[in-house]
Amino acid sequence: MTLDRPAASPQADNERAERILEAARELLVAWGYKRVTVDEIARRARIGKGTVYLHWKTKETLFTELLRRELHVQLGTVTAGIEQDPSSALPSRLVREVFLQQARNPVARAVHAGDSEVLGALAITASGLPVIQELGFHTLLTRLVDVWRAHGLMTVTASAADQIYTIDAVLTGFITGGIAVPPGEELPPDHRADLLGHTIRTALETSATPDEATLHAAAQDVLATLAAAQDVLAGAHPRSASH
Amino acid sequence: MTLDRPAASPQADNERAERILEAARELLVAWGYKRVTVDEIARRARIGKGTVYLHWKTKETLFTELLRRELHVQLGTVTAGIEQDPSSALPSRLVREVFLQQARNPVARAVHAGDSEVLGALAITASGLPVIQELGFHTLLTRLVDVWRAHGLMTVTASAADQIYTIDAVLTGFITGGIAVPPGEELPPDHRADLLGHTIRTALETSATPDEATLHAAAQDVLATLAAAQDVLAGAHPRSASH
DNA sequence: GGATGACCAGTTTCGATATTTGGTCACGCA
DNA sequence: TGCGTGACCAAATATCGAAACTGGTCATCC
Repeated sequence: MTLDRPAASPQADNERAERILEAARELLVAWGYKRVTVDEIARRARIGKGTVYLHWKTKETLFTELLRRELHVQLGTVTAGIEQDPSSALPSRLVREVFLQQARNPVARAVHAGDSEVLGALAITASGLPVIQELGFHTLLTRLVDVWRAHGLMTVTASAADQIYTIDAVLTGFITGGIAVPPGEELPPDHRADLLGHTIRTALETSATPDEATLHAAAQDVLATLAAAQDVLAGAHPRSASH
Repeated sequence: MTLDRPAASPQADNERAERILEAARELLVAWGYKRVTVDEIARRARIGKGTVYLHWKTKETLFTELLRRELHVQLGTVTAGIEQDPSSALPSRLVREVFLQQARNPVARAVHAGDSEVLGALAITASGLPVIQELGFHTLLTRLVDVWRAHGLMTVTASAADQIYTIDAVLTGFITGGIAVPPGEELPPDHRADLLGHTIRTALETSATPDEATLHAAAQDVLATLAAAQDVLAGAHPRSASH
């Protein structure tokens, strides 16, 4: 049943992996991890099922990479925003951006919300931690808080641990959207993002507006921290890495 | 199998209802709504099963009243705090207190968190709303924000709706505790309550410290609002109300 | 006449069976 | 010769009728 046979060149191989990931992504959003079958992924990618296993050892590693990439892209967008405007590196602005990403991207939302309806068994990793933590989000947040404090963008009256916890809790609350929100009265995502930004800013940032130089220096460090996090996230496939 | 027969006086009747509710409460916390049987409740309250139905029409109404009472008691504690110290009526202080209540009381926590593991079918009411909303929490919050704004304890630069949403989201986030918190590093409830209070204060309260008179007047209105909410919550049993 | 537990209908649980699905690998095609 | 494939297998999951349980009632008894 082989109608077309693309050359097995490295780039064709790579393009095929992308097709598989894209098919997996569509199905994940539409059906949720549990309902998605490897057969269906293969069908959508117009390849045989065995070929999927040429790229990933298991269904789980395939989807884990998908989530990793999603976070990677998200951090890339945040990076781009800071490169265009250094003030985007401010705590409130960065958290705001993460929220917006999550609001616009169903996979990112599932990861941040730990939505087991979508993520299924992936919601909690083998080590008993939520995916978002396994993906290094907490580590990244810790490093960012250090940078922000070092550059005087955040108060140092509270401990770093307290500030990390605060950001985490507030962001989670805004993502969850609160329990008692009456239906039909939801605020638009952009507006909610503004409220989140305002909350983070007043709770954690220093009141004085930072001068240009400080902001620029801080932005550089934030960019470096994001790049480092992206590197970790970029870890190669378990399979194609070996050859 | 009737060994003792207490007189069927009104107060004995009332005391019996309390015993049933207490038994139901213990079982709810230990087993969750779904696993609790009316038989077991009756056994713990040392009465026959039919007697439970002399007090409540269904298992559901029994537990609904239990949750109503829990909220009622919680508001009572908040009220007592304000009566002792008017500054407890400040937004940050009041929200802080609600958080602490919830942290200390498993039933309150389940209600605030919408924990279906504990609440089972009760988590979402017939009207499709979470219990916490059915119990009027959102209405109460709306009224409180109005009072706070009227007395100048809260900024009026943002809309009331935005402030309600912010309180709701932040409180929910702190209750949920954030997704990415590494195990073993949880902060103690009192400390988390302080961080929550700080967040609410900086995000929503006016910066100037209110004078004694303003605070006192506001506290009176807050107390009235709480009392009104308690009245709604105090609605009599479906059964014993009729005779 | 208030309290009770045997009783009933509707629901949940159970478990044996049938189906599906993740993962492998011998084969075929280029 | 080796990449790609789909038939194949064991394990997981869905199915479905039977058995057990539970919410709610009410005839009976104190």
